[in-house]
Amino acid sequence: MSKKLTKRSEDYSKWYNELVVKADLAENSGVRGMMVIKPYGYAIWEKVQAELDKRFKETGHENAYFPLLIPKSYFTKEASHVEGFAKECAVVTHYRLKTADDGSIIVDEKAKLEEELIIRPTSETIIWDSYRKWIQSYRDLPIKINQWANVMRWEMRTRLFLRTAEFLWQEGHTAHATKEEALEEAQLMHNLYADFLQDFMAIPVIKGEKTENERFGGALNTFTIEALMQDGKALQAGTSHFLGQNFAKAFDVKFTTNEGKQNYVWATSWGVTTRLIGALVMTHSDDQGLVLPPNLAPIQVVIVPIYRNDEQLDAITKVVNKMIIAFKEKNISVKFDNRTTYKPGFKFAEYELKGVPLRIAIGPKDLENGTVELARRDTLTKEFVEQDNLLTKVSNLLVEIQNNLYKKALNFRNEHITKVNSFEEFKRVLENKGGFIAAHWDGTIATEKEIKKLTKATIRCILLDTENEEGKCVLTGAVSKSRVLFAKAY
RNA sequence: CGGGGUGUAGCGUAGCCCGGUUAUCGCGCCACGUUUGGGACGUGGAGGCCGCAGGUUCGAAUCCUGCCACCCCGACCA
Repeated sequence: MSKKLTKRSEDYSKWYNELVVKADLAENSGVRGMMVIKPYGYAIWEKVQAELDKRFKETGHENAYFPLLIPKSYFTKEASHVEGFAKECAVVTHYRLKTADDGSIIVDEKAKLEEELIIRPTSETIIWDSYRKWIQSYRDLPIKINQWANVMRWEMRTRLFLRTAEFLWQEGHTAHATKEEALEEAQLMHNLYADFLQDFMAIPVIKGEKTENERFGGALNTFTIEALMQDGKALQAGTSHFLGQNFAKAFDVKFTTNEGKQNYVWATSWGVTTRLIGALVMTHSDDQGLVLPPNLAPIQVVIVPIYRNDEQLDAITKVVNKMIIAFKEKNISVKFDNRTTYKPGFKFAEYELKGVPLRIAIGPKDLENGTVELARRDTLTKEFVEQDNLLTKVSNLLVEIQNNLYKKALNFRNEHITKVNSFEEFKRVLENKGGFIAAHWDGTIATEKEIKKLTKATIRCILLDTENEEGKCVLTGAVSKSRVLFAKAY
């Protein structure tokens, strides 16, 4: 298979798809928009999982697991929640197959379920059904549970990682005695996500609140983190919802306060998905392929030997084995690619495609000089380094690359936030430059929808730390107290 | 779910309009040899229910019908 990629500037969409497939992250399964995540891609997801899980536990959360199938009736209990998901649910109607007369396998019509089961598009309903049984007293609160799971949403158009019919995620569901505590939790997780993306994945995000129109079904408030991709489109990378008492009321989850009164509990839910891998790819990668921040790279350093014969390889291997021990002591993940079946040039290109942050090449000349050639994936630069200094150099570079990738992405993002004051300007910037557009909005759903219809741009978020600035709505000219961020989004 | 398009070897494709020998080419794959500091070269070889099912015909990759999958544009969405 040719490993050459379509250029990013030529066809962004094609570049992205080829990159995901050729870097060995994932592929289309050929089954209704469902994705196969390959070992290399899954290893990155595992890094994401491990670090998030650690941070969840540090903030007092526990993991649990709830069923994949949810009785249909559970969905009808919270009206706006149903509305949000009804159109994209997979439904289980039968529980048995049989062999037909012609030998083919068919659904046994006799095995029709009395009540259909929904494959979870999200687990609020089934979890709240459990919470009703678990919560009686204020002493049972708070409950702060997270679930790692797969969910299914029957999307009409799918894209690898960004929108697949089945995806992996974590969903946190918490129950609290007071409104203040629940709001605090929603904001805590919002910040946790933002910090995680920025300091672990090197993806800068904008923190904000969703407008009523873009809110999660059943939520009173949705906090979002928005990232900017290299083609100027925004990507919602994580959300944290303040659910108020909606689900408690729908599922009748009450508790007795220390004053003996019956109250409904206050709730939050929050989640991030395998979409983060898509965000990672589209934030950092280039025409040579994937660029992985060292924190997420399954292989942080690859060592490629260069040799003409077995004696040379043996001599190189001796030196390399010592390096590997030293790297492993420092918890640096390293791979020695001593395959004899591929040439060095091929290997160089392959590890660039796969985004390995650092590459060491070592050959006969290096053995003579006591050096290695060290190449950085992020800058595509090479230098010769003394073997004696290698470990320090590599340790430092891994940190530097992590920081450099974040800075680069942050600069790009900041250069793509544009203030506009008229609708003409709005359209022009959206068309020619893309990115986030900070504009005044009159606060109505009608205007929001009209702008979307005219430009395809949506309000990504209302900034949390926005300065008050009087202005006029770009579309209607009505009074506006502050700007909001618009963008075309994935 | 509406509009448009595509499906030929692991991948990318020619052939289809206008039916007719053994289905084209490149990459990849296998063997051997020469190579090895940026995707090597030569020689030889293997690999196809031409997406699936049905129909028209003496004869179908090619024409017709249905289904499935994928891509693009809308609507929906993490």
